[in-house]
Amino acid sequence: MLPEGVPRALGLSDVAARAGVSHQTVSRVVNGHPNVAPSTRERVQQAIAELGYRPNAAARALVTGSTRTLGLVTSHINQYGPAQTLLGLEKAARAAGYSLSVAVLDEDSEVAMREAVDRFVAQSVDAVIALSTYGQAVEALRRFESPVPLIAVQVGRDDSRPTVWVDQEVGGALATRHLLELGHRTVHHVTGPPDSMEARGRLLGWRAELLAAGAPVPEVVCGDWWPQSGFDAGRELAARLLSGTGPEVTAVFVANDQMALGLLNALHVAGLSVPDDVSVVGFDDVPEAGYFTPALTTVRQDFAELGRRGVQLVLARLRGQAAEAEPVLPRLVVRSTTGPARPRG
Amino acid sequence: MLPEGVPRALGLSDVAARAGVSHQTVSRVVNGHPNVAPSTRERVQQAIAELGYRPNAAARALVTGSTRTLGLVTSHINQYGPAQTLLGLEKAARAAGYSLSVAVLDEDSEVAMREAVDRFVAQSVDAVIALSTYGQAVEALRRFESPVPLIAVQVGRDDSRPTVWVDQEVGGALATRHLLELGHRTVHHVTGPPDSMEARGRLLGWRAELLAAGAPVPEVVCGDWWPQSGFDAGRELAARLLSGTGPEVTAVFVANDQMALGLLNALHVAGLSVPDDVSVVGFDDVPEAGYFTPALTTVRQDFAELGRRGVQLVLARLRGQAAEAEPVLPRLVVRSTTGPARPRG
DNA sequence: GTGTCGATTGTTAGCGCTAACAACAGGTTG
DNA sequence: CAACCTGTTGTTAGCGCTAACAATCGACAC
Repeated sequence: MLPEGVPRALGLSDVAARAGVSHQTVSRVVNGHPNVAPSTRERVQQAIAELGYRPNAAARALVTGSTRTLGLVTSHINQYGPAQTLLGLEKAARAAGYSLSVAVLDEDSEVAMREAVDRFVAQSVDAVIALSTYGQAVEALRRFESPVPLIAVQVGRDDSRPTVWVDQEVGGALATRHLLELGHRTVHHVTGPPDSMEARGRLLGWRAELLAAGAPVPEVVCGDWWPQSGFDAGRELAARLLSGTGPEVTAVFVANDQMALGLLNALHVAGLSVPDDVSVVGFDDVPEAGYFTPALTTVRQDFAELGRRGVQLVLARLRGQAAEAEPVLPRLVVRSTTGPARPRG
Repeated sequence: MLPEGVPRALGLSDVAARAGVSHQTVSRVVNGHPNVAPSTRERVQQAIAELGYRPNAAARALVTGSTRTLGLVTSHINQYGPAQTLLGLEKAARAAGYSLSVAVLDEDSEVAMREAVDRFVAQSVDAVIALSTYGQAVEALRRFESPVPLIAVQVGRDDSRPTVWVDQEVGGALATRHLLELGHRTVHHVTGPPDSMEARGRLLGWRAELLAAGAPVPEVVCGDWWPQSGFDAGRELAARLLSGTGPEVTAVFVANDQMALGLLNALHVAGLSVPDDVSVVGFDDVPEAGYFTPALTTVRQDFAELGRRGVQLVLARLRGQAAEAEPVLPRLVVRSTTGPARPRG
């Protein structure tokens, strides 16, 4: 599209010469300043169009100190939740005229987190958004002194730093209450990895709800988000059920959908029927969830909304406003893996 | 960590003053130029460390014309393949000292693609990597005249533009041959969406292999990557099998793992056993694939490698080398959904 | 001792842009 | 008619950095 051969970038002054004005007037037009005579403005705009002028972001950044770029620090971007949140963030950022630079943590350590933030600072991003929910990286955030605004997405509430988060406890409670209301005496729980903030939140919500209902709190089975661990958990719970150890296993709340998939398979292999013998609730509502057999009842997290709110919070922060972030609330999606409690024949 | 209150950025001259040299000498140290006396270098480095100096990327970009940033245009980043490739790209870019800016296409149209590239050009990225495999966006790439190097990842071979791609045809052939070698008379195929380049490649490989083996080429069933379409395809194929229409259905090559999941469920519901009645091969090798019941035989794509090669190609291009890209070869991963053909009782 | 070379350092001039101020119209107002 | 606006434009300076060139110094050869 551009003239071949000499694709040299042209500047304000080229446009100025063409339009017969000073470079500053062109700058004013480009930035939409008032106090430019309509006729002049038009002439300049035409020159811009004819020349195909594009302002140089680096020069602008140098003088304004703002790159209109947001840095996103993340890990596990290959998982559904973070990927979906990235989508929401990028879209919202773009809508606000910002672009998104991404750094992926090699490991969830404080050092890695610090390096990533440092790199962004050197890049002069306007703000850094941290999307990570694991172990030390989260801890690091709390202590971080950053020369640019640093906001966290998707960790638990944190009073030391602006935060956007999905209320995992509400989600855990939602799943648990749903099962209790169906008449189950108690609800078993397959957790996520212990260093995940989300896993902890869901666990807390589950336990609180059981306690509130006066239901026994069974021992949890630990998973790691992956289907295999869900499968293992399913075998474990099936064994408990068939042997009659501990509270009766008629309802299971699994901390994410992938593990629920594994668990479903394990129950099937064990000859147990869902939801007739055991009811199952997952978490996330991944796109596949509705197509599991049976279709999975789960708790939906609105990741896109999370991304949107994250950008909102950043922008407010950049404008100097002290925006308070409401948590995003998860929502129960009832499908076919949950049903009324039935005494086992 | 930085001094509170006045987090003003400090520059080359601050360091220069502290070390008792000129700003240029500091610049030389920072950029690792030779011809700096060891003692001076050390003094400067100490000053840098003490002051916590960080070079200003914008100023550097202004004068060098390079931002050391790569732009990634993509869509469907919430799917496993693209997300995984993003991971590989980011890591390789970072290792080479580049950072990655991401733009997500709202739709796979030429206009959207052009806008995204334009935004990157305005941002003065050093190069743009297009990671998209759908319809018009791909077509757009072929015709694109861009003022910065533009390379494509994960579309088919394209002689008009540097390209990194997984050889989908080889993958399709691999899956098909595996099934034929197990003694199946022919192999049925569930495709991806018709506007996907990958889907087309897999289809081509499948057909070529059947023709080469002199096997009948059954009518394909169209899917759209999602599990539901795999489920529908499974029902369709089960019906064909049970009614005896067309070539015998004993082996199915499904164009991705998610659809294979749906198909597996449908076959199960229809009372068919995998692999005894029907063998199934997927594509991608998503992390869950090994935990399906039965564990899915599939074709693995090395997305991380794809990302790495993408960056390699870009860097070669930026150095003015005309690097030729070998395709990344997919690999068959045999698990439990495939077995020898057995005449149905 | 003088010339020459190389290694080291400093000086200068921008990169393309915006902010601050200066300049100058034309229309007020007293 | 001078003083004073207000709207429009141009001029100047400088953001922080690197590249090109200039300057300095000691070493070495003749």
